[in-house]
Amino acid sequence: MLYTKNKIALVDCNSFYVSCERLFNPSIIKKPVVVLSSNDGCVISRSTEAKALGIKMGEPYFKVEKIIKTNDVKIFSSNYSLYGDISRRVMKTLRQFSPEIEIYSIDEAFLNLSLIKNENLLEYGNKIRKTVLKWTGIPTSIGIATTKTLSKAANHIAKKESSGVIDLINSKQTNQLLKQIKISDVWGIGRQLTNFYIKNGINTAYELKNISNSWIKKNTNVLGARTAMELRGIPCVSLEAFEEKRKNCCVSRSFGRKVTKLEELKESVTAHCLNAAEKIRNDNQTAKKITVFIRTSPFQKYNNYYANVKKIDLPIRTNDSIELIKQALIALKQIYKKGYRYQKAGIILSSLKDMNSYKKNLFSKVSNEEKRTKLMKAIDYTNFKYGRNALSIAQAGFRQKWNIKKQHSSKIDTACFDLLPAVRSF
DNA sequence: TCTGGGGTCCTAGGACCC
DNA sequence: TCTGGGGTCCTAGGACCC
Repeated sequence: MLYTKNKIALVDCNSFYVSCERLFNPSIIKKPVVVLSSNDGCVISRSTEAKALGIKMGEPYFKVEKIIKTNDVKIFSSNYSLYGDISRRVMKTLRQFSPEIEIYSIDEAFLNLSLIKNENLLEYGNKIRKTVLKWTGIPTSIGIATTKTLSKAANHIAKKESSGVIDLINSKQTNQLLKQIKISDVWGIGRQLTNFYIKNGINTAYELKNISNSWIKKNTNVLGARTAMELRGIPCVSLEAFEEKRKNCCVSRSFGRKVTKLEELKESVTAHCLNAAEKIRNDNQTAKKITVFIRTSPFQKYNNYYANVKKIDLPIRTNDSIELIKQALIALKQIYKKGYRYQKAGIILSSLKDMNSYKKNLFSKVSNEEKRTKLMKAIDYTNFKYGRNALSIAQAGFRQKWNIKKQHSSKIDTACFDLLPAVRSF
């Protein structure tokens, strides 16, 4: 058969954050490199060389510190504005290759390749890789198949074998490849399902593919059944080319050191509210609910663990920073308990809706509503122009002693002219 | 000593209605 | 004493994703 209806490519950037750092720092090419999460807590991106040293994804830094030091592994604190910027360039490049693309995460996208002839798919995949590398400097891997789950699986193999592109549509070895994929590596199968499947003797993607659907439905849920169907080549998860607005907005951070005082928790919750409110204003949304949560470290077994959340239904739908902060601080006061060493605080704005569907509340308690809206616009504009937090409010704290650790930043900011690396001619 | 952050979807169970 | 049955909507918590 020459023509297949459903052809999906998953393009995934290789070691994305590491690759971004390498763009501006050629000296770390072909060297072991890792990027650390916020607070320099965990390893969240590894170069091939770092993987080969046995450094695992998500592992806390202090556990791999020894390997890192003895092998001279280069480390970077994460720089999300840089990664976001490079990501946009990659996605823009990918758009040239398909009328329909779903940006699935910061470093991957599904492309609809249904218009490409079967016999040309592999070549097309290679062309995509070459172009992205040439235009953005980012290496990618591509999996092509008839369903999203299969394209994920193909991508997994492509990455492992560093062959670049795996096309399952023309392959006669699909089953052979699925046998190589551990059940835990199948898209949609996490820790719980992995345990369950292994207990029942299902260890690979191939074995899951061949289990009866009724058994899966009975013992898991619709999602479990969907995954198995997709492995059989029956599309159950469609390509979502239209980007929906977010339904919740969460901002949270671990502290750079443990925090005990209510005053400091207030500062961080205030700062998180400012960030979250700016985000939803940017999307033209308003919130109807706000949740505040605080917790001590779940890893310190000998200290009392305490975690609590408080959700408040706002009197009126809003995206006004000051109103949101007011409510958040009320919630915080209710859950704060003295005598604990807090590790993290955060807020969630939920029941988000578009501004357009916003109706004025007759009993609105926010006075000077229009003035406030103008104030928020002025703050957003100033922060956009002069850098984040150019304007803040006093409650967010000026010193922010609790703020995060970031000791290994590359300090590259593609959005800030002064921080761009200089090219000199001699 | 030191363990990220931001999302989505599904499901069971409660509240409520007639 | 004995107290239905069926429907909707909402929410908290779990599982999963990157």
